[in-house]
Amino acid sequence: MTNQGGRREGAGRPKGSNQYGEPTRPVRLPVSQVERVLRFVREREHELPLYACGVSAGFPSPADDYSEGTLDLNTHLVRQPAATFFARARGDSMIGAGIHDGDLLVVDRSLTAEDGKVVVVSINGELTVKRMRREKGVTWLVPENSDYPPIQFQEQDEAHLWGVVTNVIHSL
Amino acid sequence: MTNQGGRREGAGRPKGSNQYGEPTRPVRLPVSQVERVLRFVREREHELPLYACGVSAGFPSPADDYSEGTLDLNTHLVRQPAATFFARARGDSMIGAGIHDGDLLVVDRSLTAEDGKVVVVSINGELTVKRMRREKGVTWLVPENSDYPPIQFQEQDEAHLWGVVTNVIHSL
DNA sequence: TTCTTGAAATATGTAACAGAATTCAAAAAG
DNA sequence: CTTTTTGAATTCTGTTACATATTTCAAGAA
Repeated sequence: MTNQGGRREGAGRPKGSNQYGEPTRPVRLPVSQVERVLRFVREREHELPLYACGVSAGFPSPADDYSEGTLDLNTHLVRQPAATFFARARGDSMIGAGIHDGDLLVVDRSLTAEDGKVVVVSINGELTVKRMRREKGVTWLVPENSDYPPIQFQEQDEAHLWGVVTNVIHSL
Repeated sequence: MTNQGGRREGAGRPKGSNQYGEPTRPVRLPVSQVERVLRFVREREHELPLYACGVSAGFPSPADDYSEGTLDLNTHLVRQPAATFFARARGDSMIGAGIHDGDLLVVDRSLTAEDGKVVVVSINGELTVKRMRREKGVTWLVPENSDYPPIQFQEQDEAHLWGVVTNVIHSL
């Protein structure tokens, strides 16, 4: 009866047919994080669909394919985690650059502050946001609001460059 | 000589003194993700410091305490992962709401589109962004740019509400 | 031809283990 | 008496090992 045994090519569950399509190994994690990590790795909960506006691409549906693929905010906005921080903007001195009161700024300290970049500087212990202009060897911090005057910038004890603003996050 | 044996209260490594301060357990993960996940749970690489601009709070330093704590972009911007998607804005019809050409929009489908909310709608297979106005039982989609006219909105085959814009992400 | 069944092979969650790390107190040294 | 060294106790930690589940192929039954 039992003539079904013996070594047979291709029998059994295929190698590499696990849910990840690659080898796995056990890693010890804190119990409170296990569920979150598994969602992170298995369902890629943080990668959300990205659509394009103003482009006629059939009738898009979140359940269907994503016209522009998926996006992870942290990966997309934070290129250098160790050198990145956030700053909460105050006032309307940079309204011309699209920075409103209360906006969240993504600041990268590893970028070089070239002419024309929007930078975060500390002056007298306060963080402030301005556009940097280099002109004839002089560095200016220029607000994008005609109500405010440009100020000259010299790296010293009371004035220090913190980083370059890469993104502005505005809540509606 | 060896009179140091036997059960002794308090001897040995203290219970709960592991790096997480809570019990751990082994979890099987794909090898390519192990390193990333360990950085995620151990160093909380995704939680970055948040500072306040325009507030004199001493001399802030990324190495010191963070005046405003830390922030995780995904957690902060995406409240309902299953109901959230991103949309790439095109054109300048919503410039008045701070939405520029190329901006990334965070859209929540679980929010109700009340009067005054900025919404994403599909019209003739195209996704578009407008401010919703309800007036005497009529729903209008109003651009925030006087060069464009408001259009009347009726939920039907060719016009469908996709969600409410919660955040605008602008690159500099 | 189609359905059922048995064995094979891998996936998967977790117990278990070996070595490292840490703590207390006895014993030794100064 | 004070300080340093040493040994055992206890837990942490990364990984191995294993029991069970799952999936596949093909023989046998219908």
